[in-house]
Amino acid sequence: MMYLLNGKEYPCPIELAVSVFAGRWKISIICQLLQGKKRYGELKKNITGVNHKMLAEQLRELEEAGIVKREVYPVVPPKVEYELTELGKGLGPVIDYLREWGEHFQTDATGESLSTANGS
Amino acid sequence: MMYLLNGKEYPCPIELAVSVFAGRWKISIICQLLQGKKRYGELKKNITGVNHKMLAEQLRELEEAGIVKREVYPVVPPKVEYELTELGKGLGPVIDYLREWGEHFQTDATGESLSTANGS
DNA sequence: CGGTATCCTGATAGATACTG
DNA sequence: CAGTATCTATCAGGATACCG
Repeated sequence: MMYLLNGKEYPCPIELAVSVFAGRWKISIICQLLQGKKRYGELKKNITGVNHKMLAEQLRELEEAGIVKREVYPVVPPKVEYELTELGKGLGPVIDYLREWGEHFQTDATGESLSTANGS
Repeated sequence: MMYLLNGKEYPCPIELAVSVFAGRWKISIICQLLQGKKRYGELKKNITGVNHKMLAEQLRELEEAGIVKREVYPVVPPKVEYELTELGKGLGPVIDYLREWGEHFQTDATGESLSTANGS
């Protein structure tokens, strides 16, 4: 039994799952889209630090993985909206669990109150 | 508020959590150790494809992250055992969730019954 | 506005060999 | 048996520019 994602085979479902959001900006994107449908520009604005190429690339990969649905409106100027598929929404609880576990490493040593950027 | 792991700062607990097991062999290692304490050689034998340097390196990173505890027996030849810390064991449910989600991508298209290698 | 192509760089993975 | 060091290949991330 194998697990198939984007033409790549994984012997283990866990490794596949991790590969889905191991990309540099994918978590941020998924967190954004868990809040609902968003335009490309909104994502770009909300995810601090991401550049144009990266955002487009990671979105395409998420789309190919069946996590994200892309909707193109044939207007000028172009308008493109992204939202999670049902499969993608299934990541909600996974993300919650990861957040919960990650919070063990919390520190307020820095006086800075940066909050959790990028909608996470 | 920031999240600190191995001297690196993360604005988001989820990204930190992912970084913990994003390494090439870390999932396999954690899955192995969820089964209980293991010697280095056992890990090497059970995790197919990993090489010596990689295994040692990833183990050290997991150790530094406080996920894995390393126990050295001062004997000749050397004997070293690895086990999960309490923090590491807390990854159990996370891993379960990831597995459950990853199984959506299951396929038996290949006649091969490779099973889920590496103890996952 | 949004997508794609090119190029560059640093990080990561792997092979190999030497050490106690 | 287990750890470390060195070298090399590969890839992901990022800056930039051009296209529809």
